[in-house]
Amino acid sequence: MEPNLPNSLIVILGPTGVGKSDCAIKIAKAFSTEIISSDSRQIYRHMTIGTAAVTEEQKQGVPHHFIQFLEPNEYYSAAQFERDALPLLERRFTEHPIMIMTGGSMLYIDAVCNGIDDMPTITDETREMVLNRFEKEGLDSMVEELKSLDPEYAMEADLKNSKRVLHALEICIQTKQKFSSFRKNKKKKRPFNIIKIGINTERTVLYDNINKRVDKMVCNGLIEEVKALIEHKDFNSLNTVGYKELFQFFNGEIELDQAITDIKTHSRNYARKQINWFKRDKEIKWFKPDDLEEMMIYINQQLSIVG
RNA sequence: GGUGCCAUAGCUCAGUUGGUAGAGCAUAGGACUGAAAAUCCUUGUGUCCCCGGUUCGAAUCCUGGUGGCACCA
Repeated sequence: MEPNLPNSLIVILGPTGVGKSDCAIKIAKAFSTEIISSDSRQIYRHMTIGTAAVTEEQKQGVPHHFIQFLEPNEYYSAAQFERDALPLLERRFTEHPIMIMTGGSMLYIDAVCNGIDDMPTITDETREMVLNRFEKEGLDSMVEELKSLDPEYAMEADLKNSKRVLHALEICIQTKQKFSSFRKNKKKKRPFNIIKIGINTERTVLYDNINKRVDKMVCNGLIEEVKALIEHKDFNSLNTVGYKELFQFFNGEIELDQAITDIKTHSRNYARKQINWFKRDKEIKWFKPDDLEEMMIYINQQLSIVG
């Protein structure tokens, strides 16, 4: 091996239910290395079944990072993931020049590969204040305020999306600076090489897998898992497919059958959204879930290019 | 067997006093920089169950039929 071989991060991405985890584990074993999860819901404890978190048996001894390390009531974000994942990668690279990252959270992957602009963290006070005003005064009033505080951002923002408007407003109010002044819109350079492997299959097959996986989750005790989390149902962590529908059932809003059907539908919606998002990224090389050999050939090829 | 109600988009249903239809969800696409499994946007020609009648004109009124639901026998 060259002494100056650059470190490499192999990113294994794709829609939910396509078989990313198994691929990642096989590839990790082939390189005797470790896996970083880029999944915004598997970071939480007590959400094992519904998020299809990897089991100890599946892991086959491969160390996994960022899985089930927070309680459902703890705040987390893609930016936080960037701040946590990069130092961890640097530390692990000293032992493993090749690391694997896998998970379907598009923005989390983006945060590690391209970075998120540096911005102050919103305090609980600001967040609460803005949210209260939003609930009392409505979105239009918030939009008007954003237009006066940061006209540049208001020009390009999706003003019907309350999450965007509110966050920009939070930044403006808390920092007394324009939200747009923090937006650099620049990819950050990473001190390691990135190889993106996309995994996908025919949509009918994928959808069928997803439907079956939901049935399996129910057999494995999903309903009990969700019931135990009911006190946390208003936290963002549980605004999640597989949980929100069953909360509706426990709340008497829908029948159990309907909840399960909805979980399948919403999981398919999520998969479609992921596919459409990843489609834009031309750096991704796509494979079928079973094409492990071809993946390895491609990876080794990429590694030798940078080496 | 009798009476009543219903029959409209893949699904659930709106359609006011008759002027050839529309919402939600689904589907498909798009957006996305500190909540991202989130959030937002776009996307609906369907023998308005069938036959006939009234009318300039019927999803809408009338006769009959078919299917479903409810109640009474």
